[in-house]
Amino acid sequence: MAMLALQTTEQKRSPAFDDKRLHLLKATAKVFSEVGYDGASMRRIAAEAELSLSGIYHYVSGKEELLYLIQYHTFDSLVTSLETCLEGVSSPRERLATAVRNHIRHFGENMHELKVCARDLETLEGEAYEAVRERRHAYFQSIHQIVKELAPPREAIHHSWIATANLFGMLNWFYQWYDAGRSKVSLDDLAAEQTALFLDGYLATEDTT
Amino acid sequence: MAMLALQTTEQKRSPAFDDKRLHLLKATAKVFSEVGYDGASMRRIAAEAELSLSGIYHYVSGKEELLYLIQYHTFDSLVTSLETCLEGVSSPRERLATAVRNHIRHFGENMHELKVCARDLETLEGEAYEAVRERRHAYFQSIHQIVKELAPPREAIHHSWIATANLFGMLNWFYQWYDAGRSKVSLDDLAAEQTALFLDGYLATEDTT
DNA sequence: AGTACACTCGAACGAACGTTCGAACGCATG
DNA sequence: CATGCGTTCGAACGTTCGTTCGAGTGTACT
Repeated sequence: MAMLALQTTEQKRSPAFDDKRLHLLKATAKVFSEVGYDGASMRRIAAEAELSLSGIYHYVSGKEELLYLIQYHTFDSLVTSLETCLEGVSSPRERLATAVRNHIRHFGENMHELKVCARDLETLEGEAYEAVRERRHAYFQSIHQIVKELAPPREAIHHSWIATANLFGMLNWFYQWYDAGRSKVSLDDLAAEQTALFLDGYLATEDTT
Repeated sequence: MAMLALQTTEQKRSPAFDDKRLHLLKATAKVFSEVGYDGASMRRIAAEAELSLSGIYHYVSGKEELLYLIQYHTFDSLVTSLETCLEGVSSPRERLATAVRNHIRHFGENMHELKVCARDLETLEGEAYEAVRERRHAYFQSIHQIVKELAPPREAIHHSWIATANLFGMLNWFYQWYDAGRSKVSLDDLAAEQTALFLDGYLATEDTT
């Protein structure tokens, strides 16, 4: 409800302040991913961040801003790292493979943040929600553009938008089953499999790598 | 924490009692899907179900049982309807198409329950969690079996389990973007597209329907 | 009429919640 | 030493939470 100071309007702080705030956000993402935004108490976040309850409010304005900062930063760094990864890659297939690899790597290494973005995407309201939504849309459009630049598909799959949405389903759902510590398949191998599955399907018999 | 009376141990009740309880579960699923399990208050559920706050406790033992009943019933009816749909269908491709259609239809018509199952899958604990998990596993294994019975895939996609997990990602993620009222594509058309996408990929050029 | 039972509800309980406040602390700079 | 500021914290605030309790319905059977 309360207005949130967006990142662009924040005052500059000392590097030490930013470091501690980042540490707080990491701890918060862990708690949010474990019990959800509503299920998480500021007291548990404080314990995870090794701060006192009231100490949190020195770094953020409240619980809502914690969620906002995590979500905004996650989508924003996704967009940024995607642009970097795609530089110099021109083959449509390779561009998609690169994008998928970037996505999976990013989330494999920040699983907590992915969970927070997936579970509590609709929790924010007002201008904070819109700010996150803008970054999210920018990322979606980037991936969608890559899909559209692939060779035009057959008639039965005419909606590149739906195909992109399903691609995101594949990529985002893996937080429900992937266990970084226990899984035998590496993140890059998984990304390669998902790329091949999306492009050529499960029944493809010829090798296209 | 508290022990939940599982469905098999429930006493038999009058049909009128079951009807009202079902109405309560529907209302609860709507609220849970809108604001999540933790974000939902019993007072809001009562308002949605047109009951008093304390009236809820005449039909269920508490908030936890509401979540349990919704999740268990959802997965259980998925398993049951899948078995019915598959009767007499022998072609592997057609069996997959049937399963996808059943899944998408079921969730398109019960979007609230899907959201509750996706968002708050890890909320329950103890024997209630295990009971839901058993039904969920049974459903996963049914779909996995259908995938395995497809022609053996090329080497690069050797993990039928991962392919199945990605298929579930496509199928389940659509609650994040599909708007039943506004979307131009019907549920059955969507299911057909998802089946084709999974089997032959986005780049397939020949018609295989 | 009287009893039993299913059902509904208002009022209240203790607990936990997010947030606030003012007093401390450490440590620079005058 | 004294002043100011960034930082941390314990204690408390008011609110909302899930749940309980007992009294109040209406209805069916004796």
